[in-house]
Amino acid sequence: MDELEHLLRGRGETTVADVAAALSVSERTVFRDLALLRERGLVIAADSGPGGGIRLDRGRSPHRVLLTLAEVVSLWLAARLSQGATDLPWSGAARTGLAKLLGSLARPRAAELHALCRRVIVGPPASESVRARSAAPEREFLGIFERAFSERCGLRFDYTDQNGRRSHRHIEPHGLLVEPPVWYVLARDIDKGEPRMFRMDRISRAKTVPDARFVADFAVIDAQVPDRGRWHALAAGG
Amino acid sequence: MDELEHLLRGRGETTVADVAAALSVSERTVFRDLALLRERGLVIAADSGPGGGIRLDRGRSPHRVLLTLAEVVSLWLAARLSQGATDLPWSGAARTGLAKLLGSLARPRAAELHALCRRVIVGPPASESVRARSAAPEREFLGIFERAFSERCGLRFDYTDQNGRRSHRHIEPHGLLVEPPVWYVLARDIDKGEPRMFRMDRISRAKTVPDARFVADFAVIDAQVPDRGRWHALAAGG
DNA sequence: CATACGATGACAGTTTCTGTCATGGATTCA
DNA sequence: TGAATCCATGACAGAAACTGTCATCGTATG
Repeated sequence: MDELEHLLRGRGETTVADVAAALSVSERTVFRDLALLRERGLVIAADSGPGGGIRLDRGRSPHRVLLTLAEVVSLWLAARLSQGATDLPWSGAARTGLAKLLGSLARPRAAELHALCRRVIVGPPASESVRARSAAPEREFLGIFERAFSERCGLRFDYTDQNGRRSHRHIEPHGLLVEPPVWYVLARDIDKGEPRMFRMDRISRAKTVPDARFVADFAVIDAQVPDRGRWHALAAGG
Repeated sequence: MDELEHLLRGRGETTVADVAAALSVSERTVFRDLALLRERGLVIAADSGPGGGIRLDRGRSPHRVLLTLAEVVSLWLAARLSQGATDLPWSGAARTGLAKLLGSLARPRAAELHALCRRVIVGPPASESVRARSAAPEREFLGIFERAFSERCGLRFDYTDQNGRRSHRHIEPHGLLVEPPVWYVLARDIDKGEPRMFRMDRISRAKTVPDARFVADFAVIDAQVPDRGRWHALAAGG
């Protein structure tokens, strides 16, 4: 039983089956020991269903927070941005605080969150001269892209390239490159079948519409997407 | 969905099957609505296994986050800074998320936190030319001030004013003015008995030391501290 | 009027958890 | 020593909470 406690302290989240195998006892015994540990006052959280498991809840806290996915992402982004800009007071706490926030999310959301965070790339802030002609997309317009990323669906829009030629595009969004104040959508152009970058201020606001026919499988995409260095080079090259 | 909430409030513990029968919908729908209610912030405890069920847990949350004061302040700052800089994806959620974070704190802590947040004033980012000669204090050095604010104790340090004259100062810290990349400590100079501003890059790193003899009572100070507008004017004037 | 979309239902399957019974070793007692 | 008892464990069976996926159907929507 004490071995169980030690094992739980060691690993974060596991299934009862795994623990039973590790201790080479039956699952029934593990459940019995879990009941004993709980009786002893330990807090062991349990999630039913596929992907579930048990984990030791270290220390109950006076601070209880329930955050939605979007809220955590938003805070994550903010912390990330500010970290790049300048060192802030208590900035050491930002890392640990965010880690706790991520850990606090309900299990099925956690994976989703990590995937979501991974597709937003925050670059260094641009120089003052560039910032003047701001190209940050409008809130409402941005909402369409937020939904596309959250729900993994495709997008259609009219695009004006750097030569002034307009075309209708059909993309599968892969990532967002934020290089204030310029925003880029990293995506696969479905018609041309190759990865492209689109400056968001060159996308026609009126005709942008989600296209659920193409659902991005981010797990697959991750294997194909060039690493951030290459995207960055692309961004720099224009 | 609202009927589900009402029903859960009505009865103590039920099974999903019962609820589904009562509302004459499928269990799948009940689970879907449960997920929605949870996302909305409701805390619904669930017990697997025979004799189990679901119940509305008033107040007790399965997702417990232990955030230290410093962690919350850090996140608060980050969100605040990024909000000023540029609009971010999911930025709408930042407000609600922060509200939840602040609201989640235990009562005695909450007041403390608000006081702490109020003493950090974040100005607009400086122009690129100024940013070059960065004056952001080093992490370790900053730690001394962090502690001073958290624990409300005084500080002693050597200061070099704009005319190059060095002097030993003894202050009661009131606030922090962050105008990237320049940092100021707003404080009361105990020897001179009047409010002063100190550029942090002009404070001698070596001789800065906390002085617990003077414990600041922020509640009293707040009544004396000039409003932010005046501090800003002071900062601009040099 | 066709089309898309949102809500629902019908599975199938995963995981936690309880109840029950059988087994087998250790302890205790006559 | 032998028998009775107790206890830990394991092997089921089954309940209940969950997730994922697909089909369906009514309703907006263009």
